[in-house]
Amino acid sequence: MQPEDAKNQHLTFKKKERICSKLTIERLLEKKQKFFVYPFKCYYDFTPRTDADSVHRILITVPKRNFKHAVDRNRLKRLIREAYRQNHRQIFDNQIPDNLRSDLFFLYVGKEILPYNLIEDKIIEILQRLTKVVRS
RNA sequence: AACAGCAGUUGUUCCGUCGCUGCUCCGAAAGGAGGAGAGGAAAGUCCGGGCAACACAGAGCACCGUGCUUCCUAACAGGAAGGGGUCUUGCAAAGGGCCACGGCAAGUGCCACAGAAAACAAACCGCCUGCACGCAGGUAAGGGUGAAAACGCGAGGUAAGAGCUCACGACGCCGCGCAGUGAUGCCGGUGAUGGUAAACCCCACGGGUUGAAAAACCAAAUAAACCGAGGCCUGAGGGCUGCUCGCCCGACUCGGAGGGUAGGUCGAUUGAGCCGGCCGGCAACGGUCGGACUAGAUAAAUGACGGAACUCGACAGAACCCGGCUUACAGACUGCUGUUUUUU
RNA sequence: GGCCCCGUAGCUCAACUGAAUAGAGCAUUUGACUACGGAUCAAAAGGUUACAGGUUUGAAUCCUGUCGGGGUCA
Repeated sequence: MQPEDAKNQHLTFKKKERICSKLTIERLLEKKQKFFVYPFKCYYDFTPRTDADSVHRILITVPKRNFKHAVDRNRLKRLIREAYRQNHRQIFDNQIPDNLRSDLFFLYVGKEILPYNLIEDKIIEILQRLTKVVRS
């Protein structure tokens, strides 16, 4: 399932790579597997791969409490998503065993909008930390 | 030309690479190609509709909303024109701003403190008359209190006074009066007198309730209930009986249907819409002809990187759809009005 | 997306059928008591009643509009 040929080197981010089901979200939060990398709080859950189509999925949330304007929340979600899209295949997907599938939940707990390069650094840090969790 | 006010328009642009959501085409699929992709406020949710489900003979009550007139409109608490009031500029003429602008003469309530008294009534200092030295009667001019004191002001009148009478003025109602569609203005008659209805309330008009998390369609899994068949070779068990047969019920097995959860589809994007011309209208707006073709997501699509330009980019992100209102907003442009200065 | 409620001293609340000094407890400051501190007693300070308009003689209270906070409906 991991991209091997040149054609699949496109760094896509499709609908099926997002968590859309409320049940999945509740299960993820009930497990309470989480850690902080400021300005993020990250929940994670690894499950065995059941069929070949299933992929790693993520969910991005920016609370309305900290960012009142929808414009600011959209901006942050787009930046986070772009950072994940650019990096997850290189440093995350290739390091995960083929029989595991992940659900990730990024919660932005910062109070102000950070520039893209900082957000990208933090996302990379989170993904690297997750690979260590899987191996241990 | 500058400044101020009001009204209106606009509110970064271009190229490349990667990526996101629909649509069309190609492809067995993976995927590829083409083209589309937030606003004037998308916001607040303050009003009005469309649409949908439920309810509903008719009428009334309660509750809520609206409240000068005429018109516009699908409708409105919106808009246009007008009337009235109020503030302001001005010598005036005139202009500008603002106004929740039906009714306290239908009833009830309230009006702190002060004051004699806050409206039923009554009289502190006064004024006048009588008795005779503090009491009785009359009075509401004047004083004082208060936000507000029995309509204002002048004359008559009187012991002193009083809308008690009269003129003028303020106010309500009436007139087939005159002008106007009307509010209203003018004229004439008549009548009452504190304020308060964003106090209860009265009058007129309007409103059924609930909202796309509405509604409609398709429909896994699972539990119990329902229907049909089996329930025997062997065997759950129970009833009709003392026993056997038989019949019935029935655990259980198989199948079905129903409602309907997860999930999916639809609602859902072409519309009381937009642009331009002509006609009607003071205007809001209406009619007609022509043209363009537009976001439709569903945990929810516009981003990242590199480059270029300028005035260096405000407020801010669709979630069923429209019409308004309110609020936020860097800069640029247009029109009108006023003031100042310069030139002709 | 729809609906509902609430903003009063630093904190928790009164006063919400208009009436003039917006009150109470805790906390703060000062003083007394004590060898010192706590507790107690006495006193003081602290408010644009979220903001802006309006009605009224008079508004925390009534009306309208903003801003902020909270709740509820799958």
